[in-house]
Amino acid sequence: MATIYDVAKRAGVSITTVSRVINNYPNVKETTRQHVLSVLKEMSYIPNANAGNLVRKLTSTIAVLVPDITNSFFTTLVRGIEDKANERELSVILGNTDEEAAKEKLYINKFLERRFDGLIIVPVESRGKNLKAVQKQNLPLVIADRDVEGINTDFVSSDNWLGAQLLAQHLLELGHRDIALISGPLEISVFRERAQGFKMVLNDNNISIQDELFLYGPKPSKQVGYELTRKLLASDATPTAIFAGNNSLAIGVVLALQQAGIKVPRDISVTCFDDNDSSSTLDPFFTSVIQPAYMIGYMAAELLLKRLKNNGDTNPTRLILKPELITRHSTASPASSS
Amino acid sequence: MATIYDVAKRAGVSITTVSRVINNYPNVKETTRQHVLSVLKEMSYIPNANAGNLVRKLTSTIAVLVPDITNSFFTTLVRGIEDKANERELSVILGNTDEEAAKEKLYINKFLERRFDGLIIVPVESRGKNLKAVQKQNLPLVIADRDVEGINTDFVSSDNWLGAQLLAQHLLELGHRDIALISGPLEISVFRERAQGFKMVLNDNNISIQDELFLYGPKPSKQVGYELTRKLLASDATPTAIFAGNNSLAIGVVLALQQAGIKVPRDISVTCFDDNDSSSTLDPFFTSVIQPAYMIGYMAAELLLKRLKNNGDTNPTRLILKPELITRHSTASPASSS
DNA sequence: GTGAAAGCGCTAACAG
DNA sequence: CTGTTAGCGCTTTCAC
Repeated sequence: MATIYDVAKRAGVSITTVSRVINNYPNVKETTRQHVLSVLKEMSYIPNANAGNLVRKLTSTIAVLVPDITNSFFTTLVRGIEDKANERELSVILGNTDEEAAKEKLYINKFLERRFDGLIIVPVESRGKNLKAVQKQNLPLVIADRDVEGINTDFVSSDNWLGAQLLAQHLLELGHRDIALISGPLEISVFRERAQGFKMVLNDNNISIQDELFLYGPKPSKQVGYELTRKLLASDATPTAIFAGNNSLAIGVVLALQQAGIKVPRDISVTCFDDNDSSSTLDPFFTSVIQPAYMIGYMAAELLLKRLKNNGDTNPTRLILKPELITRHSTASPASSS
Repeated sequence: MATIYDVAKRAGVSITTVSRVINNYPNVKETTRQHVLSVLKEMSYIPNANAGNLVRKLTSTIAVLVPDITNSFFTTLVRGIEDKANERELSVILGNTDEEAAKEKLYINKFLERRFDGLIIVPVESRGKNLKAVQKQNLPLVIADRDVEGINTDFVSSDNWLGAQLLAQHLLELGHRDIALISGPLEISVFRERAQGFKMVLNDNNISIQDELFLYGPKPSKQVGYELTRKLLASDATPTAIFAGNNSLAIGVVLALQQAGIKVPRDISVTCFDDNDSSSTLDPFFTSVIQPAYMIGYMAAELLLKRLKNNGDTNPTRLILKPELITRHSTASPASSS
């Protein structure tokens, strides 16, 4: 592959001049520029980013790490990040941690080695071990969606308590009293907060908490939603509604119900957080609390950019956006309440 | 961030020795090694990959480009690549082209600049313009799934003609004669081949081809599947079955049918290529031709690795794997055939 | 076993 | 406007 030296020699100028042309510096005579440009093209020159990054000490790219690349909540969030980053000519590089702390650690290490300019992460490892390593290297860091205690940095999320409360109130208003919770692990902040908001509403309405109705799995996935629902159905609990911790869990829930011959919402109502994907734009089904995924990503990128500009020394900002309840076709009054 | 010089100074050795320890070279006295190791840890040293890549002229990472990161066919394929790559300690970096040639071009450029060791791509731009640029730089290249004429390199896919024929035969055996095709663009090899295989079977069975039953959209997406199906329903064609070009299109097809009050498979049968996602493991619905997505990725990585080892000078290999017809619940005999 | 020195391809002062 | 020079942080001969 051609280097800047090859180009310089062929064009009969110094490498500095070539560099100036490549980087669009103004102080080059127009004829020289045109000539160099043509040689550049002729030789199919492609700059070596490793060399450039090394001397510049900047890579012009930020890294993004999300737990589940197949979940539209996260892909939408990433798109928000990309759009903001592209406004400033920054590339974004994406990693999928698969809800596994070990993968998260590996990715973080790779990112550190490559000296990316910053990291936006929806964390998996909730005790902050992985993120401490990031901060130790002074890599500008923004956390999105899931809070991690002990890590003091910019944070963007939505109001999970409020969202859970909206969902719970909606179900109560429909007449439900026995509501099950199918949730991800309580170590992850959003599931903890949603469970808390939910129980708070039950308490406020003097509805006794039945522990056997609250099921927590290791991951917020379809698979787990399915398994937990099977377990719920096998128990002698008799919920008239199910509150799923997120969109993926909700799909698992509905599949398990379908398989058991239980109709939604006729026999049981189902609600959840977040939309499922573009198909739901066409055939919206779930009554759910929609978080502003795109905006969370967009704002996270904005905070990171600000941090990059100020050389890192900004006070940590916490941004909590408002979610919104969208009532659709997966909820109805309980059959027995009539 | 600590450099190798900082570590060397603190440890009282030369940078060469530090480098040897970092890279696990054998010729270092054990006590020296231990000492350097402890200093490395103490200083939280993280090697600068840009510097390393620059001198090594290798990055130990391969790039992967797929058209739709939300489609489980591609995520499964990518997992196959990752597994094979990880066997050889290679990282993989993933890009999502969103079925857009322009994005593909941007990604390819970034990858070239970063001097990755190789590229595995499911191409979008079907005239080979983007890939020519790759070959001009001598970047080891493997094409997966979609063929691109004019680009002579390793290629792994599955037998799309055969798959389409299996699907068509299945429908014919059920008694269908008026079968619609909802497809992605013919510029993309797999859709071209599937359409050909399908029509071939119709011809072989003396079924006249009704052009109004064949609809091609710009992208193989849910959205497009939905829109084409609406168009089909609005026309005066009366198919008893629909052959969707891939899994995403199929979802759009079913949504449009649902919305029109048409039941699958009672009123109309639907088949497609590929599975939809993990949810279909729980509740398999579509009768479809399943391509060995994981194996396609795995073999693609294997070919790339071979090419890397042999310094690029291997003869191009073409690997066409067998797909499999899985009969499930979206197909039945036409109502009118009774 | 260990170190000195050259150089990967590029940018950024500094001169002119 | 243009060129010379000194690194960026690391690996890799080549000596000792």
